[in-house]
Amino acid sequence: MSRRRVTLADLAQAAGVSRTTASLVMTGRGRELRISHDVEQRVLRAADELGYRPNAVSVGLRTGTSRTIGFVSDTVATSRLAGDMIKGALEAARERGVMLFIGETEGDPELERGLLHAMQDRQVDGLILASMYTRTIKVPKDVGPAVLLNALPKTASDLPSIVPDEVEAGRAAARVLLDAGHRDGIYLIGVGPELGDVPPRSVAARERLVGIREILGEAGVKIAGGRMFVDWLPEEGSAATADLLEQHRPKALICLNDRLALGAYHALSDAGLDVPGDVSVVSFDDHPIASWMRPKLTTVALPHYELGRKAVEVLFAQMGEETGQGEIHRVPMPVRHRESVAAPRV
Amino acid sequence: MSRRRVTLADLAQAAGVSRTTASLVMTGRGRELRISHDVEQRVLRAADELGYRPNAVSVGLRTGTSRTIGFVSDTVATSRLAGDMIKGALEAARERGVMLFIGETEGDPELERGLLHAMQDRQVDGLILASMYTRTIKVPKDVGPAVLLNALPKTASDLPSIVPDEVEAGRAAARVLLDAGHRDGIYLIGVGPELGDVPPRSVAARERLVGIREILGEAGVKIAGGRMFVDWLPEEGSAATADLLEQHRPKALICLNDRLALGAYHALSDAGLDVPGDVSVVSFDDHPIASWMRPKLTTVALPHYELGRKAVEVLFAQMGEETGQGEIHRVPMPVRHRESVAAPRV
DNA sequence: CTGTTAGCGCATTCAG
DNA sequence: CTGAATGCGCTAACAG
Repeated sequence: MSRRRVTLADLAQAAGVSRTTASLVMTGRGRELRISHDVEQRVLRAADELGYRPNAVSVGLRTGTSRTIGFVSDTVATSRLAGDMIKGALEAARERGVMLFIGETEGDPELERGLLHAMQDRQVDGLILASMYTRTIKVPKDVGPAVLLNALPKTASDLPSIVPDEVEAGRAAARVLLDAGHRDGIYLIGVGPELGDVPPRSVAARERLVGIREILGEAGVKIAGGRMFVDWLPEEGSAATADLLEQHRPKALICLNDRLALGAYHALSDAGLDVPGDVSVVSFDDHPIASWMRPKLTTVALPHYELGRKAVEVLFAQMGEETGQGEIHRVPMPVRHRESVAAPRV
Repeated sequence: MSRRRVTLADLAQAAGVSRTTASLVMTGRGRELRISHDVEQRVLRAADELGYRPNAVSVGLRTGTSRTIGFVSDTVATSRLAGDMIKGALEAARERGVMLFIGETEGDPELERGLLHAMQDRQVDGLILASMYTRTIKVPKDVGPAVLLNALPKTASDLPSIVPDEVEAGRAAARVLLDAGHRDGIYLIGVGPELGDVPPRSVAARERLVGIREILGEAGVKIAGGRMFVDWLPEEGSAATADLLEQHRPKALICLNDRLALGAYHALSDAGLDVPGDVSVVSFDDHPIASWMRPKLTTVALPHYELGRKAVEVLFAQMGEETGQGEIHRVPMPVRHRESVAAPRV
């Protein structure tokens, strides 16, 4: 039933002017070219009545721009992580009148190539190359304007990166414990106490540990121990904690993420230990479960939404300039103070 | 550095043929028009060497099609729900060589209009109108080909709907309890025992209850009671269960979703009751936490991924036909048998 | 079997 | 201040 789209020609005819004039008015350049106010109003009114909207495809062909950017990630669905990043990107894009293409590569380079091509063929103005968890990636060549989201370039690249500020997060977590009065009996769940004891390829693990060690070290506090696990799943948190409990009496646990913390809660509970009465727990990520756990988990939040926003902001800023600097933008990770940390028992 | 895109004209010139010939070969219609095998090979080789790829924007302008569909939902990020729907839609789209625009309305009709326009202006071939949780929505008029995902039309519409099969899910949950031998002491958490006691506007609540009552009724089993809550949050699950426990000794709980079940676990634990020894628990959604809880929660899964897939399948099927029938496609909700259900104590 | 011609809808010199 | 003409890259009649 919907009648054919109204074109610029229709509009011009309805307003009794040439297509050029109509175009000038609609693109807002009527003013500077001193088109008569009378004519301008006539065109505007006709446009309103006919419901004229420029055909974006045509404009795209003509101008080479599409007011569209592509968001390609290795995985979108697992955990709500990507959801919030996309949401942030989406809102920032909307503020700029830009649409978002979305795609996922599943880590398959072949798929990635196809996806990038499909987007480039559609003349996207820019690309966001996102990763599910922070890591280094091989950046494809000949992508036009682009930013790396939650990822660092494996080899030198002039593409900017947007990543969570993990080492500052590590510092923050350590400070939470220090501020509560903890000085000993602090154990790590997910990584070993030494810098070498981290899951391979996880920049989050490495950087968080750096931050933790820095602050604790400065305060003259020694990390009592740690248990390294690779996948950071709840079961691993349980296992790590249970294992720890066989030999030690920890007063505080720094879990490298919330899933580990969930597991730790279980093991602690099984051992008849109270959180935070007997053992304080601080963690990372602020996964939704963090506020569902009992007691509610104090954790340093991954700023997914902000990361997404920042990505499009940087992308647009960069498109203005001639050449990117390969800057790394670190987005702060706020600590969510909840109920799992208390002063150590005396 | 990346040199200008190679156009059809470039390709034609390189191959020493006219643009038409090049076009015919590239669109694969060289065969039927009996273009000489020799010329065909020449064009193909040149295309390969030059890395020619048709400009999708131009094709779009010419053909009116864009091999792109739009996915607009009221909210994308909250919970990973939408993430999996998008993932399903994405993969089904990719199989068809189609890209996905994404947008969210946040429930704002103004925003929704703008979004739909932006997509239509880009000549999307079809639209998926998605809702975060199953509900009835007012369908905008003059959307072209479209399907409703996780939503039902408020007023009659010829748009097809894709929804989870909630009443069958209700039946399945009831059967899980029946099969385990439960015949009494079955309570509902999230809705009251009567059909009227459901949160307004939640089709999931209403339909799940219908299914539960049907199966239990057929078996001659009476629902012992229930507690209605609107938001189905963990705290509400705790409150409902604690409240219940003051007067009754339930043997089984049907929680209307996993968050409620999480809360119920807490209240049960506080009361010193064992799951599933003292009380069996069955739930809905299969939220990620369901398999992290202890004991692991038996629950009827929301098939997000399948919903997303189905949406694009139906959309494409529908685009073939002349007119939609407003059919409702119900996607099965599989039950995940885990550890929270056992035979009742004798 | 292949090349010529004509738009798709729009923005943009260039003349009036 | 406004209109006629041109081309973005491609497909599709229509001749040769």
